[in-house]
Amino acid sequence: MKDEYTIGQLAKNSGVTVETVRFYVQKGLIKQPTPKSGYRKYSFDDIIKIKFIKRAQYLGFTLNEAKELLELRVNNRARCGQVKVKAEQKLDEVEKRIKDLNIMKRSLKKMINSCSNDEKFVTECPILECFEKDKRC
Amino acid sequence: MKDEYTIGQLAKNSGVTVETVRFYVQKGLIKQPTPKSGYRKYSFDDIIKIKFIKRAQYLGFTLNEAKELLELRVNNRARCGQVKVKAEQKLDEVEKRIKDLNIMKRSLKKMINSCSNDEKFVTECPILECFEKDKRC
DNA sequence: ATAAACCCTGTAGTACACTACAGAGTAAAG
DNA sequence: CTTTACTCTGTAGTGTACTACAGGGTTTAT
Repeated sequence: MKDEYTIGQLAKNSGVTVETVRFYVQKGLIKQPTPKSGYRKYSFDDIIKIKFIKRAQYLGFTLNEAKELLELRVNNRARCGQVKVKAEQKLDEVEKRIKDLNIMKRSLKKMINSCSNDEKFVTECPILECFEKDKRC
Repeated sequence: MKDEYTIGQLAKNSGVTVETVRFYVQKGLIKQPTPKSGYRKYSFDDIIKIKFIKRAQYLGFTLNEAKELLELRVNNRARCGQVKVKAEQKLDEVEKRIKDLNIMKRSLKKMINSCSNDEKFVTECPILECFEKDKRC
């Protein structure tokens, strides 16, 4: 577990491209290391950081939100409660989206089932009505 | 329920801005009406369409996907079978999206629960560890 | 009749999250 | 020692979904 990664090694180890690393550096998510030789050397912690960012994005956080979380992580005066509040906000968003998608799913299923006769015209298909009228199909 | 809306009235009635309507027209989601007088007049169906688009977007579909769905709706020469195929594709997408969101939901919930003491410092907060270690907390 | 409010076309700018070079320098392998 | 692979800085382009004008014309209310 060395601590001297070129940008390419960092990229490879954290599962992103070199360009993405540069992008994160530019956005201030990763600190730009000062080059001792010709190339800049990144640390193992930078791998951790990028994986953190990727996971945060997967969990529905934006890059800026990921940056905020990283700053909380780095700033150890921050309290657990602050992180919790952010997570709870995201949970609300996620739950709302799931609810709506389930409505959509039911609508689509109902349409597929009602669409037994392939020769029927679209106007007789119920899905788009469900969509339009905002009703619980 | 008149059928002669100026762009401003259309925008107001469908809950978007005038610029957004123009954007949808430009993108081909709304048909550009030919002006009888000086101003173009939109129909009640355009209100329905914009609400349809907004609902589709809210449910996680892109503008292009919304356009596809609208095209199915509008083209009544399309047969039920064609719509069915698209609906089945969308259903797969919706189910995948729900699955991913449920994973997110579970992760976020476990994170929140593990963060019982708000006064703990971030370094002691398990939320960020969950993030970092890529484990199913 | 005139002023405010609205509409027209067209172009440019914004935010997000990258992605793709160009042109030059550096490091490592054979 | 030369070739290949990698790195550097910097700028520009992509796609999505708007948002903001500029510089006109039109409608409506008073």
